[in-house]
Amino acid sequence: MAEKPVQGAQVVSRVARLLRIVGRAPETGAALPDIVDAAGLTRPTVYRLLNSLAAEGLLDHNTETNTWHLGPELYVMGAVAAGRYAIEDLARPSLQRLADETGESAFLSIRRGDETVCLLRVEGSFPVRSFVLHEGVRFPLGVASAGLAIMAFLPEEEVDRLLDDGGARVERFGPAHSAESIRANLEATRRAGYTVNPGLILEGSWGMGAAVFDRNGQPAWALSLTGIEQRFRPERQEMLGKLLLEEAHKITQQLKEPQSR
Amino acid sequence: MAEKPVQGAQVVSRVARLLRIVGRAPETGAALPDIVDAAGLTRPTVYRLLNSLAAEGLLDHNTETNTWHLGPELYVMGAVAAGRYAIEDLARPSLQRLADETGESAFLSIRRGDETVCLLRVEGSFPVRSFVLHEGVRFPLGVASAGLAIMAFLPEEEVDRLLDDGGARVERFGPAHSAESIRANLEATRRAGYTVNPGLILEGSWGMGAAVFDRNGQPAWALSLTGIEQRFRPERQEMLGKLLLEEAHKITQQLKEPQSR
DNA sequence: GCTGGGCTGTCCATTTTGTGGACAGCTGGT
DNA sequence: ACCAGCTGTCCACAAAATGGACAGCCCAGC
Repeated sequence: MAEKPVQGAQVVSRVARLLRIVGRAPETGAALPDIVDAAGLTRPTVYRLLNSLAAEGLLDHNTETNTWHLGPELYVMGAVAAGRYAIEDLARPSLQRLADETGESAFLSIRRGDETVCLLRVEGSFPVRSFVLHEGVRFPLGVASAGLAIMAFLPEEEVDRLLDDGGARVERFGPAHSAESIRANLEATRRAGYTVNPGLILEGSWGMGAAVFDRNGQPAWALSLTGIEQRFRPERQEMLGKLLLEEAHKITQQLKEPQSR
Repeated sequence: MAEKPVQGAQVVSRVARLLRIVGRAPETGAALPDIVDAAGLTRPTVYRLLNSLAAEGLLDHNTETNTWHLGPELYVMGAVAAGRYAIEDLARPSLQRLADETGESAFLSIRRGDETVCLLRVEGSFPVRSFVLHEGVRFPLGVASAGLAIMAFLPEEEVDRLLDDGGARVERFGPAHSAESIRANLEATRRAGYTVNPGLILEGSWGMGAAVFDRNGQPAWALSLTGIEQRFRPERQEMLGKLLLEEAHKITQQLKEPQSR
């Protein structure tokens, strides 16, 4: 996502970057200084672009709090695009069941290039919850259980490419995300079918994930559960993993059926 | 949507325009020459922008057919934005019921600035169907039953502003869309509660619509039905109108309930 | 089998367009 | 009263987008 793609594209890639940044904070909205930092652009430029995007309805500017949100036009386009990418309807009942039966929070993430994006969340009943993951949050593949679950079923050369990011991942997420650690986790994932993330991103905040496959057999989505360490003891992991695999499989199967568009 | 908004925004507005154009053809995709026409830009410029957008995942380029589609990134962002604009989940059962009970095709449209955009469609069982309206299609307010239904509940001065578009509407959609004709239709809509579009856009292709109101009492969406003239005889209109109003009211009520975000 | 229309993809000189350093002015904390 | 950090805006400058032009492809029609 970093390399310069086409010529004459500078603004487009900047705009896309801004949209992604704003999209990461659907609840609170994103503040200008934060966006400036995250985008690595100068403030006037970001300011101008954000305003232009808002004028087109692609963003929303809350003038009270001075926060920026994804706008109605994106919602509309997303709804139209959903015809081609519909999975949420299939996944929602599964998430609900996962949350109901486990008490943990359940998530659907989708693979987008070299990242995963969280699309849907169903909160569990257990009163201690982690807020590392929520709608719009992006992680590189290999970080967080969803991305690990997906990565485990990618071809070896792609895994190599993804792991070799010149240290950016380790720097951002810590030494537990070294290539070796991740490879070990992928291996364990392939054996069990599901991933366990033992607090790699935030100590005490555990997660488990299972991949969902598209019609071509590619791992394109993942279901995951998050919660505190005490709820992911080995005895319970087996039960949680079984549930995740069940639901993931259910969705994978359903995706094979309807021959629409 | 035409006036230049902010300075330094040219590309942003062009990009937004392109996305909207591509979004109008979710089924077939849009071909480059058509996009060039619709956008009023030169081909190299459109070409470059489309490619840049595709590189960012905002568009999809089908290289077989050389068509352009809304891309996965838009889908993802739309899903995230949906948290703030959720209505589809509420509307889908209503559309289903409308389609089931009437046999016509049922639609949900949303107001977006001075236009309506069709978000959802449920096909009816009746074997003759009109394809004027489908997901992604945009009409100016005042054209098509959804836009009329919404417009009927806007303040007078806004109606004035919308109708006074310097003849563009009449030129594009025909003399049946003169300010006077529309005003008469709005009047009738306010009396009945629902709109009847007696083949104004395409002869023989009728429609009926009813507005759905947001929490502030603004008409922000519309349910509509389309079909052939013979299925919209006066006797049946009453029944169809009643159904539309019922479902529209049901959604309006539901929107008032959940105090989320 | 040739011709022409319409298409995709690309180049590069031109200049329009976006850029960002700098500044004004506001707010809230101390 | 001061400072830190914020929003909003200006404008000289140069980089980046623009679009006219061209090469080459494919298919329909004759």
